[in-house]
Amino acid sequence: MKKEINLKLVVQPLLDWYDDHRRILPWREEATPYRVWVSEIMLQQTRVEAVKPYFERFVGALPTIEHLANLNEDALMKLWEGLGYYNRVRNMQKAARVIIEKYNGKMPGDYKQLLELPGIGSYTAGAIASIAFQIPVPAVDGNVLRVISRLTADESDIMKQSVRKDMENKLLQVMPQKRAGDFNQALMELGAMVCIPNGMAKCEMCPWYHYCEARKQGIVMELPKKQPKKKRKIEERTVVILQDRNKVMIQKRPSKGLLAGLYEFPNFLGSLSEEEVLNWVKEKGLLPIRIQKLEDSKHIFSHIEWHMKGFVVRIEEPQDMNFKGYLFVDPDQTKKEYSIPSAFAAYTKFSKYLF
DNA sequence: AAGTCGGGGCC
DNA sequence: GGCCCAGACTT
Repeated sequence: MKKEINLKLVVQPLLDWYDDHRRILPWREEATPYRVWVSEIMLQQTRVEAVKPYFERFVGALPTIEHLANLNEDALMKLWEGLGYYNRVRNMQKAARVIIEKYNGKMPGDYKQLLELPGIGSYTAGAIASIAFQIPVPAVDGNVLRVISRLTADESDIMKQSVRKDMENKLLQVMPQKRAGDFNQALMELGAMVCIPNGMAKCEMCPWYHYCEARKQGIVMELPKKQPKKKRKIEERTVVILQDRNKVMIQKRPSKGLLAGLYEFPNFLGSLSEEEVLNWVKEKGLLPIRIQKLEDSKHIFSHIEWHMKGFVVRIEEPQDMNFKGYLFVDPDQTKKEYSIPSAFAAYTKFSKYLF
């Protein structure tokens, strides 16, 4: 049963707890607008521990917004390789170019202007505004939704945008004017470390132990409520590692859709036979020497599953390397220059040394 | 409001 | 095997 709680009462206990328990994070100790921005984009649907190494490498390679705006696509995707949700970094570069053009290269310190930039929604705009510019606006992410719905024993479906709006409005009323960024980070820190997303909530460690309505009602683990999601669709695919003496064939994926703009080994929808693969190779005007079956593998995306079978095909050195849309590359070069998604990890290792 | 978009860690 | 993660964008 939902209960109206005076949120003003819980602000200071949370800030005090945060002062004692906050983690040292690279973007937290040096909270420049650019670093906060990069971290917030990386942290979308991604855990802190996964982000850390990417963050250091990214801001090291691209220390300013201008560096980001000017980087070529392949190098940009290479910096993001393995982090997922690749449109995040494409949008970030679009935004960087807008910032150069429109804001003279400086991140705008205004919630509404931030919100207009590509890839920055209500959460990220609030996070940047409050953390980097000390503007008292909320930043409601999954942690905040969970923590507050438990605090108030609110059984509303947190996936509904009206619920999120409501929470933003209520938090706006109680934002501490001098510590907005800390307050937002404290809410998230509580969600990440105490009122955790999977697993038992550590209520005995919680600064809101005596306030939490869900704990009083014994329904902590029932919250937050969420509509059950539908199951993923399964796709059979056949992956071909096509190699000559020292090079392997890759291709660039389309600029839109799944894994947009990344590189991949040739692959086909459905389960192809050895003959079908060899026919495809010959149609390309290439001469196969050997073919060998590789292990099956599976990769799970958010809304789809690839069930893959693989072949490695050794061919004669091609006379003409100009195949439309295909590249023959040294596997080591691939490692340095071409971003290949984790979905192909099971087969990447066979791009070298097999025969 | 529902679907698209990654990858990985934890239970 | 299913959960969710410092969500945003498109349809």
